Amino acid sequence: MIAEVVVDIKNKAVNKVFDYTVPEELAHLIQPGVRVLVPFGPRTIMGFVISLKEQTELQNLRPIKELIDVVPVLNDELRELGMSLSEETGSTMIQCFEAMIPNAMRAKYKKKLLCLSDTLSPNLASLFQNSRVIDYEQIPANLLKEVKQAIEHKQVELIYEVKDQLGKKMIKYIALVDPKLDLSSFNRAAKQKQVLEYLIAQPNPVLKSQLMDELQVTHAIMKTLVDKSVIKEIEVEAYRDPYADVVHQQSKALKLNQEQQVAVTTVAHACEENACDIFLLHGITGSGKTEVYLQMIENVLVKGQQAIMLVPEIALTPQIAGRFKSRFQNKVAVLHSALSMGEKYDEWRKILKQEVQIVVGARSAIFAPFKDIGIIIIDEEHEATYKQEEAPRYHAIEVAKQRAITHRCPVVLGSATPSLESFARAQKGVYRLLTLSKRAVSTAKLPTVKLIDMRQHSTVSDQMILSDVLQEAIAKRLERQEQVVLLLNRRGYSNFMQCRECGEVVNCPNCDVSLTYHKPNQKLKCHYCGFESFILRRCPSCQSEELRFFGLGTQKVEEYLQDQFRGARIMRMDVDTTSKKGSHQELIAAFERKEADILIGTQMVGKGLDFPDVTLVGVLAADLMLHLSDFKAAERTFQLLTQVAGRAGRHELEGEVFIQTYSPEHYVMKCVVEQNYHAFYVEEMKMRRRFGYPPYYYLASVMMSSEDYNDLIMACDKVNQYLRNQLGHSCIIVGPTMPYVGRINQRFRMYFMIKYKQEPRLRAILSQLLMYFQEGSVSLSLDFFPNQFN
DNA sequence: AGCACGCCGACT
DNA sequence: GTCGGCGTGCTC
Repeated sequence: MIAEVVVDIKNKAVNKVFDYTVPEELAHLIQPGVRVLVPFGPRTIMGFVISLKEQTELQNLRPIKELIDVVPVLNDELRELGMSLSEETGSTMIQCFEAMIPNAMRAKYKKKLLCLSDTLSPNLASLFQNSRVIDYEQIPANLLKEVKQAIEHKQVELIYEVKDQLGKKMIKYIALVDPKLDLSSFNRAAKQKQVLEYLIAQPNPVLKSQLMDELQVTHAIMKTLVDKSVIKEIEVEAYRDPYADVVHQQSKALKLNQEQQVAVTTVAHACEENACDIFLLHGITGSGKTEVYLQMIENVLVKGQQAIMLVPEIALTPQIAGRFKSRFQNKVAVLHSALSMGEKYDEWRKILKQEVQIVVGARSAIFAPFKDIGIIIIDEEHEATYKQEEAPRYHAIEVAKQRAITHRCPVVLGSATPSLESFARAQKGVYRLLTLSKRAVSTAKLPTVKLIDMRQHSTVSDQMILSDVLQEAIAKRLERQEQVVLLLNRRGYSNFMQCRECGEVVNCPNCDVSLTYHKPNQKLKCHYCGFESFILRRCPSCQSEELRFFGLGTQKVEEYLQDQFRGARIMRMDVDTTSKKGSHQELIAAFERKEADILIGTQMVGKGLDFPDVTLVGVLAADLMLHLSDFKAAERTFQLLTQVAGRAGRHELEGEVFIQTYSPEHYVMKCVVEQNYHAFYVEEMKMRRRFGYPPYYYLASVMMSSEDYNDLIMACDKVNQYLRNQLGHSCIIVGPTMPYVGRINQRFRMYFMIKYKQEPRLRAILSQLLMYFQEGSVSLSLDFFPNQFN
């Protein structure tokens, strides 16, 4: 038997299927979809078996070394999906397969040196000391020559170790070897006797940790008893359950209003008919979309099918995941970035074994290995996090559509502010539109939104942080003991260092961006390459000591507010305060318990949170991302402002929203005030048509980078000619253009943007480019769903 | 990717 | 004459 294997090397040159013979002892165990260890050149690496066959034209096949899995980790559907994803995104097959499995299962490789002979030269002998194996990296450079000779003389051997990053978690139980144990020989060992007496009293195996805890015994005692073969350890595979100690009160289906009911029954019909329809659920903020999702899923579960529910990110996962757990209890697996690698792995295994019926998770949960999906729901479908910005550059919505076709089930895209592409498709009838126009809490009204023209209003101090209007409004809430949410648009708000004498800004040595000040560790950091440096005392260009911080971070705003509102309790939600695991959830819970009056934060505060006592939302500088040269800038601003405005007055108390802006006459601002998605849609569509952007054109981008600027420019020239020769005349080719950050990690960057309506040969033409740039200093990457050009 | 192989210049 | 630099090509 012969296995076709995709090897674990992320390189275009080996992006193909390799044949291996299956040794007899593995023949009955091997199946497509399992991971194996195979010899590859001089190394041993991991690979995925994608199919089995009897014949091959190749000679001299090498045998598979080892099986990693007994149960396939990729079923037939996912293997096929991975192959088509590879073609569609221009990524390697292995990258696509890796995107489908938890990080914990990615192989790690280690090179080691094994000692074969007892008569080594003194230099080498000193390396090994008393072990037979050492890490290859430990070998000092001056001995490498000698090692190489020793390898040739078979005195030592290079071995390539492959490891899973993480194993299954095992829990240890303790039991007596012989339940009718005679204790008389333990009279002189009081502690040991105590343990044995405890075990005799218990008919079943006892948790080791619990026993040790209760009897206050140490590992030494347990080990002696194990060594004496009086007791035995039983290891049981266990899940790391992040929600183990959280009790989820069982919740029942809420009564739906008429629009909600229509949405649920329409989708239920589609499920019934196995129609792979795509629904756009356009529901205003607070219209009870989550309850609608819950009931749609309930309908699918009744049929014995499974459901995938995507949510944008950690931001709303604690609250949303909580609601799903409450309704469906242990039928839910949760997959989001705040979980540890082990926890994600365990949640994923529950899905693989079909022990759960629902997965709630971020982007990658779209690959959940369910066998019978009844519905796929994508909440906040406009969010950019559904697009992966590294290879494979896939869009979760597109993957969802593909899976929906194989499973013959509907997809539901939900949002208060759908992406223009989605809404346009709904208008054309490609998607089926469902609308929720009323707030779920029937007495709740949409908040009133007011713009504050920062050019006319005086600010409280010269720092231009708070206008007097917003200042007053906050004071009023503090008096009434209601809560306030303040949004600080992060972009353009980072703290950078600038010289007051010569104007020089402290930049990253590897990238074309300024370094950002991080207060917690008193360092300057680059967001692109991770470079860190201590705070400079002198200007690197003119040596002046007049280096000062500029910009306005959340910390600075917090300090400022604290100063303005003495005694107010202020909470800050940003990367610094939420990076620790679980801290995000804690912050939200604390604010919900009213442990703070004001919550200030970046984008995260805009997403899906629901606090009954928030009656004021303030946006400190709304226009910062409005004027970025990005075709989605207006759309994103509208979405963010509408979403954050939706945080106010979701329940009995009426809400008010103040938006501080320098461009109140912009159509985005007007539409936010009126809370009129439709008006925004119409205006923005005009712009998209005029400038030739989606949904009128599809986009693809070709990003090129090189350490050598000249190579890059020459390559750009070639690519430019090639594209213009190959692509049809209806295509618009823009570029080469320098991206917003022209250099990252010592590499210069340039990109082309291709706007097209119909270009069947596009993928073939562009993958030709990929082949051409396989080698050489210039690297090239494709993106078929580009939405950022930084 | 990572390794061997081979070609060339520099130094014992 | 040998060592080590890096460009090239291959891995079932």
